[in-house]
Order: sequence, then structure tokens, then C-alpha cells
Amino acid sequence: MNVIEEENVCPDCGSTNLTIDSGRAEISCKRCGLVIQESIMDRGREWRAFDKDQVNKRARTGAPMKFAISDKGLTTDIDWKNRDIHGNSIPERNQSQIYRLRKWNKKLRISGTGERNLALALSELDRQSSRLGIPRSVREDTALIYREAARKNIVRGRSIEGMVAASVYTACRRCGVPRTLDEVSQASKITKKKIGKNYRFLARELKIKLMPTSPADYVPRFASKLGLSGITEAKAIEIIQKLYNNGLITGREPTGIAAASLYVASVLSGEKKTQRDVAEIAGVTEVTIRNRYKELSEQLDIIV
DNA sequence: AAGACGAAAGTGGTTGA
DNA sequence: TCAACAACTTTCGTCTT
Repeated sequence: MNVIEEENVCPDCGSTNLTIDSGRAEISCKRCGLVIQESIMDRGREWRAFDKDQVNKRARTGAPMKFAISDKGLTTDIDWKNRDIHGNSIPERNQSQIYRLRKWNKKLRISGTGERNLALALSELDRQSSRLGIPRSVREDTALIYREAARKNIVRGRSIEGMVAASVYTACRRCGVPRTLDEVSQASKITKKKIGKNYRFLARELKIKLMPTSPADYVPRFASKLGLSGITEAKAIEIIQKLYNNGLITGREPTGIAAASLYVASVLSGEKKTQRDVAEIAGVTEVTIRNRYKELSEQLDIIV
């Protein structure tokens, strides 16, 4: 991997804690999950000119095998790299993409409802994950889940959008960067109920076992949206850890706990945010924050 | 005026018979 | 299948800064 590492700063949250994933060819922010640069391997295209013997070899075609492309990225000539990094994908482009995939499929005589379904699903996945700001690695995981579901023939009879949404939700949780049902619902226009149902179905059929989401997993994302410092973030996680030790986690909504911890942490560190701001970002009400906060201060004798 | 607080009634999901 | 239940939301009035 011949990548020049520049001093990068995440444009979203300002964190310098970036991670390079050479296997998946992306640079993303460890803090908020924003993908700063995709397909970094493709920048090495000058290698080919350097070594002309290898130009025609598949091994030198550059891009890693991707599950999020319907033929795994090995044969298509569709230019994915021109897509807006923020996913403001242009409908016409998507349509032509599907059209071209179909054409290919016909040509290669591998056409079938399965492939077409997959092509539709993957463009839907692209749309949804762009809106949610999901790192490419998690998109790949989503695609993996969806493929598995398709392979087991459990997609039939369910809406593609619904299954994609459930796959997104599942992948995010599995990768430790959970999105709430609310957020996925907003990005997909599928009701929470349906996503939840599909998720349970997926988990059962694909034997995906997931622990309940930890409030701490939500903290980095919420903190960055609120513009809180890493110190506050760490403080919030510390509080959550204490709550765990006191058994105050079970039965509560993780987002509520994350919100209350962040609120308290913000007050303690002098970067105070209002309950309303925190509540809005976390997708809970102020009342919930107050309730958690009350329990929290009683049990942990944190005086604010 | 804005934020914090808390009471009371309503809502949707889980649980156990 | 249904009722009880806990967590959470909505709404609203009051207090504090």
C-alpha cells in the first residue's frame, strides 16, 4: 500500500484521529465515522504506467473486491468514483447504472430477478447510507448481510427498501457505530416498526447475534454533532462506565443514557449544552434526560 | 426571555398468564 | 390473545438565572 499519509483533519468534527483502511480503500474519521476519502487505491493508477507489463493483468486493476457493487466490482466498467462523496447521487445516473447493469447481465446471460433485485438494493443502500453518513466499511458489511439474505431467498416478498434499511441497521450495530431506528427510518422512509420487524427477522434467519447496544457507542457521534471536545466525550464515557458498575443501564434506552451522560459531562467540563440541544441530537426528550440525570446524580453522587 | 424542573396523562412495546 | 407494566413522550405550569 503506497499511500502518502497527509496531515488530515476531519472536516466534520475536526478530529485528527483518522484511520486508513487499506483493505477497503478508505480514510475515515475514527471519531464521527465520516469517510473523508474513498478509493484511495485508485490514486495509485500511475503504478501501471510505471510497470507496463502489468497494465493488462487483473491483479493490477487496482480496486479491491467490493461487496457493495453487484458483481463484486470485478467486471463492471461503471464508474463509481464519480459519485459525490456525500452521496448526493443523481437519479439519472442511478437509472443509467441500473440500465447498464441489466445490459451487462443480458450480455453475460446471468440475468435474473436475483441480480436485478441486488442491483436495485445496492443503489438503495447507497442512497440510505449516504444520508446516514455511514463509513464505506459499514456499507460493505451491509451489502454482505443483504447478499446473504438474498442467497437464502428470504428477501422475496419483502420490500427491497425495507430489507436494505434493516441490513443497514444491523450492520451499523454490528460494527459498533449504531444508528437509531429513528435515524434509519428517516433515511429510508420506512417505519420504525417495519425496520425493527425486518431486523429481528434478519437476525433470526442469518443467525446474527448482537449484544444490546451500549450507550457508549453513541457518545462519539452525538458529541461530534454537538461540537463537544474529546475531554467531555471521555468524561461521558467514564460516567457510563460508572453507571454500568451500578447496574443503572438495563432497561433504559441507550440513547437516553448517552444523552444524559453527555449533558452532565458538558456541564462538568464547562462546555455546557442545554438539555434541549442534547435531547434533539440524541433523539430523546428533555424529560428523559432529566430522569436519567436524576438517577445518575443520586447513585454516583456527582454534584453539578 | 430562556433554560431547568417536575407532575400528569398518553403512547407503544414487552411480558407473562 | 390480552391485560398489566415500565419506559418514554407530550404537555404544561412553575421556578431560576
